[in-house]
Amino acid sequence: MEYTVQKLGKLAGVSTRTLRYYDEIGILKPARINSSGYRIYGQEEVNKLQQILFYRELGVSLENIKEIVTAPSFDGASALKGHRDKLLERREQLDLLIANVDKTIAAIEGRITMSDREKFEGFKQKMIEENEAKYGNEIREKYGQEQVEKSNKAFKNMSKEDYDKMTNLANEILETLAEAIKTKDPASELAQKAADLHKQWITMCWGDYNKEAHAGLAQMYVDDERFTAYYDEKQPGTAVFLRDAIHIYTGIKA
Amino acid sequence: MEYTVQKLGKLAGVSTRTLRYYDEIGILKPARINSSGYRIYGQEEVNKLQQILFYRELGVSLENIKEIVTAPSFDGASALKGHRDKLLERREQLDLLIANVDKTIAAIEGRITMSDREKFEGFKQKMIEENEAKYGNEIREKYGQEQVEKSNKAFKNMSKEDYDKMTNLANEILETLAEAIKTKDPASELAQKAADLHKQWITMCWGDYNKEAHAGLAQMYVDDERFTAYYDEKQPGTAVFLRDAIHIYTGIKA
DNA sequence: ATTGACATTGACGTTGCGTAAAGGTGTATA
DNA sequence: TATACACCTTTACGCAACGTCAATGTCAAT
Repeated sequence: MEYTVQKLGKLAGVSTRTLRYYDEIGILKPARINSSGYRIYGQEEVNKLQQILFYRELGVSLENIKEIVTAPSFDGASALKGHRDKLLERREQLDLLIANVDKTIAAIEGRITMSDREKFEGFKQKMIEENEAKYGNEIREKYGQEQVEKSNKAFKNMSKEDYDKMTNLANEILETLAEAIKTKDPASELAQKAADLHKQWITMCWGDYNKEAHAGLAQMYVDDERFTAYYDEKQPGTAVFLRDAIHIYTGIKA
Repeated sequence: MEYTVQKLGKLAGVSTRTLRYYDEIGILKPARINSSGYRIYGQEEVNKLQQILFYRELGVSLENIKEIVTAPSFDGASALKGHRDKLLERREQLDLLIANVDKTIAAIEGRITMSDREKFEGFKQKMIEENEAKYGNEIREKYGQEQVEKSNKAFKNMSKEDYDKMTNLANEILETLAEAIKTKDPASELAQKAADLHKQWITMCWGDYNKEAHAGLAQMYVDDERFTAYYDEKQPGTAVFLRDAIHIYTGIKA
């Protein structure tokens, strides 16, 4: 089957302007130009457009789409499997947002209370995802770590100094903890220093600070195995130790 | 809790530029300006920003968001319930897209075949939804039918004539069918005329035509109760009659 | 031969911000 | 007390991904 701009446009649900634009920027060239200068698209172009729309749907910029689909190594089939994963991720994120709406409604009706931070839960996840779309896998492989760090910095809306400070802080926490745990006393000076460093870290992450959230997060480090794994990597029991230290530091048991 | 631009930005996952822009266009004004000219946001603004981000997430333009959230009749609680519904719709649409990817993968692996039209299934639904976001309920109530027609026209990327023609065609099909069914013969001249009109209608909808799809759609009119209801509204049995006529017209039984 | 829906190439407009530039503010530290 | 340094401000230009004319050519049907 052969298509003119309008036919392909109707088929795919895009405007003729879009198709001409895609031709202009070299992301989807027609199979041939007929004697009157009309753009004629064929089977291959239909499939390519489908791929392009998948990437677009995922928030990838046309510039990056171009790099991806015109690359000689481009493999349509494996790209589709990537799309699948991303779409599933997106559905999870959607569920998070829906849960957020439900919570907000419940909060308005007075059934529960909701912190300001909770009010924006689903949105931030979305940003991470969009960032991934921008500087995701394909790009990561090409330009390496630098781009990714830049994007992380951009995402967090931080200055370079802030970003470095946070990275250092995270390391310092781990080091201090490694020393502190030898005392076996979560009330010890070193343990309390670790808790204080952790407070600073949280403040940078969230932009604000309150003891309840801090104590709650500390408990989560124990309850959620992903966090437990992070802190316990070098020395099992570190997550529990940190939680105890923070509970003493804040004077709150979650 | 009071917030400066950066604190609120971090909390909500938006840039300071975005907050200043929202102030500039009058969609989110700070609670007050302090003695040094700093923007200070309070509790009310936090909640309003959350609402704004919900609408933005759903693809509503900032101009429309402004109309919505600044309207004196704006009811945050019921708006949230609206968000919930839209998000659920969006999840269904996502599932459609995911199904589409799965189908495409299966098609590449040769397990099934896939028509060009099927390749873009999920995307078009998305466009309808985006259009709803643009010219949706709130606007519909304000500007009435005109805007909605305009948007429908825009969505379908049709000329005004095309749009009118389609509407007329749809009516003509129903009228012809109403007459034809009296003959009780799906092979009758009138019934075949109805099938031919229906072919024209399909061609306008899809931009192309093939008999298999036509016959398949006819069968769907019988299988899917939403379509059956549409055709059977005036006279039960019309959907079945149309299907039979089309199967004769195309020479195919789905 | 004319109509009317198709196509073409410019070229300027729009949305929702990003990104300097140039400067004032507030507080911790040397 | 000075000096850093992260915070805030306004002004202003830049950008992606098209939308939207305008001016013109093409093609099939009446």
